[in-house]
Amino acid sequence: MSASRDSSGYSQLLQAISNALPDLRNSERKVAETVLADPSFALEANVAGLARASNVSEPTVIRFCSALGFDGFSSFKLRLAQAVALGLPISQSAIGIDDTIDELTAKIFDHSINALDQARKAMDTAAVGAAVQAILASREILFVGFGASGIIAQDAQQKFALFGRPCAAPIDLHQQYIAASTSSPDTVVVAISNTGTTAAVIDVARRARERGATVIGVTGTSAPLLAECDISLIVRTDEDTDLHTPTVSRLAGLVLIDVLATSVAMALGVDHLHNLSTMKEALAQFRSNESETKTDPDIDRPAASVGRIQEEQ
Amino acid sequence: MSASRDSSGYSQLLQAISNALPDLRNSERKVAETVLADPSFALEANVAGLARASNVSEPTVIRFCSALGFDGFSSFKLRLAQAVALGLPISQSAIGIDDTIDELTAKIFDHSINALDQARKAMDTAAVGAAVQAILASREILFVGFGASGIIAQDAQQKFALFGRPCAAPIDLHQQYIAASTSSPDTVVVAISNTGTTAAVIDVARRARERGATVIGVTGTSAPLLAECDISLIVRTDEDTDLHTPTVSRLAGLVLIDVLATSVAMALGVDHLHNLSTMKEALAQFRSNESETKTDPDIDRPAASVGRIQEEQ
DNA sequence: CATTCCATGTAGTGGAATTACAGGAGCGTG
DNA sequence: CACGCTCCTGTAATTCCACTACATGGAATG
Repeated sequence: MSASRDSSGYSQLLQAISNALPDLRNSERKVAETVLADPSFALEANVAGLARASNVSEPTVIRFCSALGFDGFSSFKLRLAQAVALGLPISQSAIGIDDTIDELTAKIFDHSINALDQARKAMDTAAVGAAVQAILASREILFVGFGASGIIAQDAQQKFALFGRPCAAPIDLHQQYIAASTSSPDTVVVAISNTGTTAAVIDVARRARERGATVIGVTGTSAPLLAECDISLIVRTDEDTDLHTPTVSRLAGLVLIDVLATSVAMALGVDHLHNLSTMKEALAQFRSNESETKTDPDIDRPAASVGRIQEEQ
Repeated sequence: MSASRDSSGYSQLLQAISNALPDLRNSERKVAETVLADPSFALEANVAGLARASNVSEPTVIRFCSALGFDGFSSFKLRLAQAVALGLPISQSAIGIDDTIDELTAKIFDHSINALDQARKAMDTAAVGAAVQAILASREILFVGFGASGIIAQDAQQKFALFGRPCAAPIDLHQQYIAASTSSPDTVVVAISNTGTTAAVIDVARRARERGATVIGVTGTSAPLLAECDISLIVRTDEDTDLHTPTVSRLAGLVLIDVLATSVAMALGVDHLHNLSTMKEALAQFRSNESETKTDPDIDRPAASVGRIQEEQ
């Protein structure tokens, strides 16, 4: 298996090395193990150093790189650098009971970054474009979902409400179904379910479609829900392998919402901007002007204090 | 100014080059501009190639690297590779009206990844540890916040509810205040506000503290809210520079919640695990078993279909 | 037991990064 | 306005490092 399939996220390199272990020659495997044991050491090292650390000769290091599908040591190192920048995915560095807070923090951030890296590589931008068009053509938007996907729905509702068209994300199952039942061909329904198998969401999608609404499905994988949808947005992330793996699909889903919202904002253009900033300025009144506000929140970040518009909408 | 301050996120490299522009010599600046114009070209190139592309001599390229604080060309290229892996932050590649969906998607994902990269570098793990201890010692947890921060509160509530202790995240302002007013020394209140200036959140924090509760403040910068808190968690991300910049602080906040939840789960240990998996299995009943479920959602991902526990809680 | 093939190390080579040095442009000063 | 100094910037030489050709040793197989 070649490790240089660039479509599969920079972070997959270490995983690819692990997978390739059985196919490698004995001494090449020593190199692989040295790299896996301490990727950042391998980054600093040159061929000679990595050879010494692995107790093999220099050509073996080169052969190791070739075996993985790289042109040479340098190109291997570049890819390794990218993998290290993103951090190790959970699959590569499992979370353990005895991890310190530092380790745990690093691992979870790394894993989250990796998930977004994967999602961005796998995103179907044509479908995103279709979704944007559908939203632009709509008169009202309904977001539905439960659990973690419900959080995404709430977030989406907050963002799209700024565009000034009716926009709902009921939490209650019945309300979701009612909203779907009163939808029209002018409605866009965004049905969110990471599994794509949540029965209630499928029901809502089907109901809305019967009413002529355009249904956009957001799932983590190709799933039954998408059969009930006009547009399929698949947000592919690592599987959540065990109970304690943080739920990264949710993050990728939120970024997708950002993409949609930003695209719509761009399409709406400049005149819409004015309304938006007026509204955001109005929100500023909810901020504190108390006496203990002596410590300017931005005192340590001079660049930010000019014309900054906060996001706490 | 040295660009090799490793504490400041891999992605800061291009920003650092931009900042260094005025301090560079004329011909070095040409190199800098070539790199900024097309970072991925610079990645593939060697000294000669980069020199030719910049219309300067090879030593000038080396001097450029030295001027930025690197040992040489190779170490510069490694850092550049890492910056490219993370993608360009918005500050480096602004979103424009004429961006295609592809470009927009790439930019927003890149920007989000960058934000998490920054946040992970800036995270105060000692404070995280203190927060985990406080939560473990508590009998009930209250999450408060509005807008985007309210989304984080909802998400946190979903996660911490799994630990089997009373756990609330009222949306309603009055309910938040009431909950704070009925809190006790056994309560942990997590007050979330990206600006750290939201008056209502500050009020709630103060009220809870008067009642003896332990208050954990989550903000995006050092802010007035933290004065009312026992433990300060600052989730530092890029400022959201303009209206159409996606709100990344929210993502980093969610990852912080993941860190807290995972840490608590680890501390609770194995016996807690059993309850958790029982509960998750019970949730499976909400999934569809319909006839059109012919297309197995996991059909294209064999590894995932074994004993997978879904996250749609 | 012999032979062949494959893995791995040794030694050498080519190329790339780096350094030493010299020419030249710009600027300040007499 | 001219002279000289300083600081760039390119040329040429050097050193280091990745990579290749080849040889040796061991394992597997007949």
